[in-house]
Amino acid sequence: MTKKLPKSAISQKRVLDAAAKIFRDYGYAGTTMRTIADEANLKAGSIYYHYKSKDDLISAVLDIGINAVTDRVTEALAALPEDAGGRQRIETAIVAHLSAIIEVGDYTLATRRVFGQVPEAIRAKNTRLRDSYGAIWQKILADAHARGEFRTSANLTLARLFILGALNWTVEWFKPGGRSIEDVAREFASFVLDGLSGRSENAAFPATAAGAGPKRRSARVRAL
Amino acid sequence: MTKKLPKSAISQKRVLDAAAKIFRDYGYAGTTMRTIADEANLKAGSIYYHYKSKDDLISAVLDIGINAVTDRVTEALAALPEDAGGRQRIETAIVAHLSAIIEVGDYTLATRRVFGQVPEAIRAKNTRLRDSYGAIWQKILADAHARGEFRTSANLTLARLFILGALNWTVEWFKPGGRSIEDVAREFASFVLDGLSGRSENAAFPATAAGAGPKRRSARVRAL
DNA sequence: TACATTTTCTAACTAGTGTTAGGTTTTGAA
DNA sequence: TTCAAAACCTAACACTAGTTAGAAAATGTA
Repeated sequence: MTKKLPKSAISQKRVLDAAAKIFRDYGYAGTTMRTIADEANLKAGSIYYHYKSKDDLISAVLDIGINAVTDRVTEALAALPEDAGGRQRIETAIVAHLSAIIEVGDYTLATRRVFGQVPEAIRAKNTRLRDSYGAIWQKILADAHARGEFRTSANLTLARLFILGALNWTVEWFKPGGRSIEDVAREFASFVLDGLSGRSENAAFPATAAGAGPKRRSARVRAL
Repeated sequence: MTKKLPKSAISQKRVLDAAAKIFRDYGYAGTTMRTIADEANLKAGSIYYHYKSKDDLISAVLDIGINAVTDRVTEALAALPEDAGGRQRIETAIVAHLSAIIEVGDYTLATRRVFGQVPEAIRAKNTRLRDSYGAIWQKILADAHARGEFRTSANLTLARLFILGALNWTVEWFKPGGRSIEDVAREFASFVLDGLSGRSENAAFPATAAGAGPKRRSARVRAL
């Protein structure tokens, strides 16, 4: 206990939290240094003691958001047993991702609202972080696919975009107090893996698809 | 052809298109009447002949976006045979939804970027439209579920949020010229219905990459 | 042509923006 | 208590925002 933080760090965090909240509500240009200062119980000029510009502030907010998610997911995956299957890894990643973005919801939402409006240089820097995170997912999916856990025709890049898009949308409607985030996460995982019609309530291994590969495509095509 | 539009309508649309594009790039507060005017080859003051305020403009942009999607999906569903199954309805809705949001991409993206920053009254009005659209999806899902096409444990509200979240994210990464929107839509439908591990090998796109050529759109993807 | 209507422009006003320089208070170690 | 460093504040500067009133141009009809 009694972790001794330097005073400046506390103030910085106060400013940062305020900034995330205000950016989330008013967007990049709509956010005023004076409004942030107000939220942090400061005067506008004082912010410049901690951050040297508005761009500096938004940059910090953006990075915190994606880093929180990356760290959480990385840790959760690392805690998994060596021989964990793709299904388990995906479910774990989904739970971790959702927990993280809900927990730092102000930062996540601020990012969503502000990303397209921020100066190019700042966006570029942050995009590198986001791409690294994307790579983590790509690897999970690729590994599972390599093990034959997915149907062979699955497009992994699309799958990743689909999954992350759906997950990130969650901050828009999730309200604490109701259904727990773990519940939501597990239901999501179920969608991702088995779809709506998927019968496997529990089936860990759909050895059906990949292995035996029935070539009767044309018959199926009409069904759509 | 030669539909005779009143001149004012043409000008209005020019202003509207310009507004959508600028709002999309700079957000609500970041967008200047002068910038919009510039894009529409006008002077700032002239906009006020067509719209009585900036709020009036953004409100119009927001409504157009959601209405385009609602109309397109409604038509596509209506064109289906009476006895179409849930699977077909969902796929149809996905294709229509994706086509629409890509086509009016400026409006859709403007909405995404601006929605949280717009005055409460405007947001409320637009939210009503969005809820109506959500109800369409809820009905599709409920009907399919009632017919026993989904696994019994599926949570339909979550499913809807999941699906629409993933679909709406598409505008962020989809770039015309590569994989066709219909391809993407069908792959999405496949995810939604069968999941990643789902056995149904259909995936149904004629000739995987929209032609033999591995055009390999280097999907400039963003992670989050 | 003439002339009323529609459309656009000009020029300005008020209010609020990010940022800064320099002063004031608070803090904590000696 | 002393006093320098850290943290904060005040007041202002240069600039840009949405909006408006009135003049000017474009348009269409008689």
